[in-house]
Amino acid sequence: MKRTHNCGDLRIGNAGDKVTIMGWIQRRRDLGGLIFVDVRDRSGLVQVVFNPDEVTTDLFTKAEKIRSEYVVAIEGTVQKRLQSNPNLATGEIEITVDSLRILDEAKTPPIYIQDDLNVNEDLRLKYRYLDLRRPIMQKNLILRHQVTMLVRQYLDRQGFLEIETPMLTRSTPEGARDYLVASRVNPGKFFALPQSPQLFKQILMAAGMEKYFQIVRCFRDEDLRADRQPEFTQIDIEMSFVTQEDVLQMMEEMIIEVFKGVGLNVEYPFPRMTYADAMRDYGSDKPDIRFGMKLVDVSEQVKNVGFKVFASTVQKGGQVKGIRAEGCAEFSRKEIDQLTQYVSIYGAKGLAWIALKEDEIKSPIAKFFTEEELGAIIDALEGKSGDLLLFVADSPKVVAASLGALRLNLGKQLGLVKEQEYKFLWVTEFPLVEYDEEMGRFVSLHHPFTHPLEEDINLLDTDPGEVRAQAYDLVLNGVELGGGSIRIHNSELQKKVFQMLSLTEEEINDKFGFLLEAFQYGTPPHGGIAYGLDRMIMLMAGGDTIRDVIAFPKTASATDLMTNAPSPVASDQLEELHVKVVERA
RNA sequence: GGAGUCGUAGUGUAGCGGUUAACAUGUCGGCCUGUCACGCCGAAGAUCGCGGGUUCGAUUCCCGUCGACUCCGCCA
Repeated sequence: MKRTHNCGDLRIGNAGDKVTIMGWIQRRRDLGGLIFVDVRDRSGLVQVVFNPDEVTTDLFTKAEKIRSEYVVAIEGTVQKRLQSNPNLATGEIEITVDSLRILDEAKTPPIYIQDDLNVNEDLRLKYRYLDLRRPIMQKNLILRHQVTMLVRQYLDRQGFLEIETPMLTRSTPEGARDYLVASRVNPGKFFALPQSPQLFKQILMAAGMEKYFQIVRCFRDEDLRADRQPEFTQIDIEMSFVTQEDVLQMMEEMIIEVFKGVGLNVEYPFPRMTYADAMRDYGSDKPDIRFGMKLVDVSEQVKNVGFKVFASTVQKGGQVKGIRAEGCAEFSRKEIDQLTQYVSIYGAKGLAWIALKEDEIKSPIAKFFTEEELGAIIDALEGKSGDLLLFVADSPKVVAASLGALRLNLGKQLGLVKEQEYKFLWVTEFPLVEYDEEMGRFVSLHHPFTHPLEEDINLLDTDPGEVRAQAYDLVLNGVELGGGSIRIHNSELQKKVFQMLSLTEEEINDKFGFLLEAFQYGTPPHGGIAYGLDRMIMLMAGGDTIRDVIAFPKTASATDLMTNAPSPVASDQLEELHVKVVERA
């Protein structure tokens, strides 16, 4: 028996055709004297009918034994149905059976194979092979395949080479925690799984490959989120002899082509926003620009008011910002309490509010302001009757985090974000470094090879925190889709940046010596970008978690419920690796 | 590391200080020749996550623990 057709491809035009299909039993409808079964394969469903007037008794008896998820091969003839089913692509036809072969029987599955599945995710992960039989999951993985194909086609056309880099590599300082692999041959030494192929792709530029890409797994041993897995996939790209503008142009073209290629409508050219503007207006370096509700700084207006919380915050170098929730003046006390609760997660000590009701202004803080002062604040936020104004007074960091999050929360709650709308944004001019209180030194925002903006290079010695970088992120609907930079290719400048990061000569040589040495032999100016493929597919699929676009993802506690990884290993395995497990009290 | 939500037949839920632990669906059996989430009748199916405490009595209240999820920290 040889498969001739996919179930979901059969149409009325196939009527009369002799076909052989193979697939899983989706459902059996046994009417006693007549049996229907739906057969499913990757392409879809088709109805098969066992009619005793047309099939032998043996065959009919066999059909009675069929159960859900049995794997079958069916040879038969396509015929027009008596009544068609408009809900099914193949709904106009059915197959009458000449022969049935049960290729494999199946236990009753613990989860249903259907799209509108309401089941705990741990079961789905344990029985991932069943979960992946669901059409929606197959669709997600097909989409993923299509996207990687489109990316490869685009980059190939532009002259890029797909080059593999090592999975067993060396631990790098800063950045995320590494996954380590013990070396059997080299006692006491460890490989690290790559957090990204960053150094290798730059070396490939030094090596004259000019245009490199890779669709590559990366590993970071940090806590998980709905959009963060310990292993994830990057579309990693690097090119030589380019400026930031060259990179942005080409990458924008690629993204548009890929999104269009899978049938998604994209608005372009992508708008651009500096990091400073993004933080100022949205409290985020990855603003969701599908709606407004920008943060408004009222520090000027409140620096001398009688309301101590506001005035003293500003006087101590903090700031007061507000957002305008349109038409929310009638929020109940309970609703506002919930918002207060929400911003507290981000460190805000309180949430001040002014409700502009039709006939009155309601606010627990209004009494601390003169009418003029109150008017100035309301004007600053362009408050209108019916609005609710919400304020946080704190350090710029806390204000940005809490109000930025509150904005997103309200935007969602008020239905301001349209699903299936794709709004890209380039965020540019990131700071090169930021001061880390804990470490007592500056640390790279992107990575230590990021090139400063030319006009800011003179600030490297005097005011490192103010130096902007030739670094950029691509943001889609408030999600960081990718980021990159133009790299330093001059050893003098690189040394200077390392010094600014307070890295000692020894550390530099130990960690990056090979890169710096490579750069001494003639390195082209170069730069690139890396996209988070999982997030891209998640957004394309309209999902909430990258787990649904990864075939075998891990749980929030970084385990695999199907294989039960990680697991203990035999003591002789550890011994061979010169590793000893220490019980911690 | 921290905060929160959840955990009850295979699955999804309900429930309550004392119940025969309920409903739906699935499963199994019977009936059924045009169904398509087929229908009808019947049956089986529960260590109420685990451990401890309070109580005459705990699935229910409390504490701990384990697991799943969400978020903060973390993620150059």
